[in-house]
Amino acid sequence: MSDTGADAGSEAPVNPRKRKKASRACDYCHVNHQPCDNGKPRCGVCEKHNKDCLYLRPTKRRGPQKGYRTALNTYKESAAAWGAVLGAIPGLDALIEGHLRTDSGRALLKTIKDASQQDTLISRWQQSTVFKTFFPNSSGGEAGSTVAGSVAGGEDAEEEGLPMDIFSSTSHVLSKLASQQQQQQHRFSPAPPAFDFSPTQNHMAPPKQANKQHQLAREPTSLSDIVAKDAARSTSHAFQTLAPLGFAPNETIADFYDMGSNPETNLSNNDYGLDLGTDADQRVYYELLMGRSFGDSPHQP
DNA sequence: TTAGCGGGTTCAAGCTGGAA
DNA sequence: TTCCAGCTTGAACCCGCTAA
Repeated sequence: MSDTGADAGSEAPVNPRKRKKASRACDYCHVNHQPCDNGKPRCGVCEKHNKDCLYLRPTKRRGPQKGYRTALNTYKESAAAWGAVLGAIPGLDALIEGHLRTDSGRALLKTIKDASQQDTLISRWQQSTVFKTFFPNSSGGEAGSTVAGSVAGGEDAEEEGLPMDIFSSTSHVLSKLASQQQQQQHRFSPAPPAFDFSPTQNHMAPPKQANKQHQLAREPTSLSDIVAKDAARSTSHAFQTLAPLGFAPNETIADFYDMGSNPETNLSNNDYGLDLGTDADQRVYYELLMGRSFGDSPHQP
């Protein structure tokens, strides 16, 4: 308890909230939002409440997902490409803006904010002639990485294989598209079937952001949403989440029963002489810890 | 009075690109 | 190749409210 800052008292830190955190709180402290001092054999909180002080909760790696930077570059360059094109083709801005005021345009605006449809739209953008003109060296998914900074900076364009006059080649493509669109103004629509996404197998609610301040700060880019969605997809096997019980958003019953493979788990078991080696035992432990049942599961004792 | 919990703030961990 | 700074996410935990 001495390093949490709560009882530091005489030290009078400049920022009273600045304290040394436990790198990993025990399960009881985690569930109850209490500061854990990692004391042995029991932390202060567990000692006070006469609880077993264990570390069976699975952890998730921190930091950005792999490929984040690549995706960020792609995003930046795509945005730069839009700026370049709008500046290079007079009237295009007004043309697009006019379309966005139509019913189908408003539908499009809703579509681009729909996380479930963004992947497809991004893919469509990366498959487009415009995109391939801008990023000729790209293979699609990692499009921007091969031309990092070239659109915004302009100096490396030739070295990277971009045509020197990227605006002229692109404007020819876009002009063609624009005239086609003008001709089809009334017919043009996102054509709901074009966004006909089959229901996903992901039954989980969107991950709850632990830090809404961060989320708000990132919203304009929505890039991290894209990356986070990839991560969420990887856990689509989950049918039940422990989030309401204080576990991480993507933690599932399946993860819960996998805790036995966590080295720290085994260490803790040894440390405290508890035998939680079986799924049933772990289940009972957590139900006792949190004072509630997890409901149906294939591991029901 | 105390436990439980939601929301917000703060810090630690990890990825990446660039410099040395 | 190594180190470091910048950036992001995950997690710890503070604060305040509510219910028992």
